[in-house]
Amino acid sequence: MSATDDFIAAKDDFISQWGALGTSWGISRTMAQVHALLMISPESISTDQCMEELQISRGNAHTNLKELVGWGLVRIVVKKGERKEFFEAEKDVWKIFTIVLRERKRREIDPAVELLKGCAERSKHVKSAEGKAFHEQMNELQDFAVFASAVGETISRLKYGPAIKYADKFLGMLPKDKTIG
Amino acid sequence: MSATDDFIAAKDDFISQWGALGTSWGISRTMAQVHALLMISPESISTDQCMEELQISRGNAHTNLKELVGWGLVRIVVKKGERKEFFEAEKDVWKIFTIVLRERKRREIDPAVELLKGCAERSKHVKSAEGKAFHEQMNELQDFAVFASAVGETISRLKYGPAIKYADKFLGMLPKDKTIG
DNA sequence: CTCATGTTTCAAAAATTACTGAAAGTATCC
DNA sequence: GGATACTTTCAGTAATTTTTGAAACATGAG
Repeated sequence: MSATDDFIAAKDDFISQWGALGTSWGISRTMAQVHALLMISPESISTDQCMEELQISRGNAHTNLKELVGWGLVRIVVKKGERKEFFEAEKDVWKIFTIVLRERKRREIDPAVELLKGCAERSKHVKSAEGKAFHEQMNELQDFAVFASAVGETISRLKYGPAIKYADKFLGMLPKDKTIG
Repeated sequence: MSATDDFIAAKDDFISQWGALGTSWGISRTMAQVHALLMISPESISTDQCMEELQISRGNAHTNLKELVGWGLVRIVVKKGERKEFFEAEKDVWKIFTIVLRERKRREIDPAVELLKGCAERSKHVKSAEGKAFHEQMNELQDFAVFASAVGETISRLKYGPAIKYADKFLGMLPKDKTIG
């Protein structure tokens, strides 16, 4: 088997397995596959190419491409002389990470903070032992969620360089000698 | 409306909305609700109490309680004189966080590292420009995933105190004057 | 051993989520 | 304007995930 065959197999594997992983990240299989396809495409691709490569319908391709644009993980590119839209993915790994981090914070942490705040507030004046325990637990969860949200926010604003420096300095770790971002 | 009414409403709200949030965290609504219920229960509860409070079937209650035990978020308690099992949740917020962090790393990052490693390996000897770009991208993603995995691992081993100290020192933030964990 | 109490499993049903394909909508060109 | 090229929406369908309820399985007491 040639190196090229291996490469083609690896490419297909990457797309299909990245899709499978997507489901454990809370996004749909197809959205993750579209993202995978775009991340490894040297050229920007059209909706039709996306449909073709992944064997999916136009509606599906369209929805997922636009959702990725909504996340900020994919940009629309207009080519001169062409009427259709082309799409290209953000390829910088640190940027991808910060985008995903910010989005997950927004979807997963911020609503929890709101909920906890409300629950803490409404149990503030309760006298029973059970009530006090509830209020206390809501406060602890809220404090943590607020803290996590702030940490996420700060990290997501960091450039790759400073981030890696912090990680190295305080956790004593660095990915070999490589530049990641 | 009395403080007690507010408290009851807040409790119900917490359980139902924590459940809804659960779906955006990649766990089922019911598992999150069971977790919510246990987190705010001063006493350990039985499968039957769980079924009763959440109005769910025995199979469902059982499966989710055991899954939470599997995560390490819930412990089985045996009461003397009682034949049935009771369940109680870990209430320490930092411990909950480290458990969830470790589990998510295991499910969401580690499999990605494996995939990326394989794809990088199989595209190592490819000569084409497209192939080199693919190989390069796999390497960058892999380096980042390995790095993230290591950071997650390190944080999950930290006690609350040191963690908060790091966060404070390097990101300049602390949740007011509170102890969280 | 047998009954009573509790736990576990699992096939079928229900609920949720994702996908298709075609029709409607927009924009550009001639 | 009309024709063409492309984008967007969405009702219906398909796939997946979750839940039920009942049967099978355990365990301890008498």
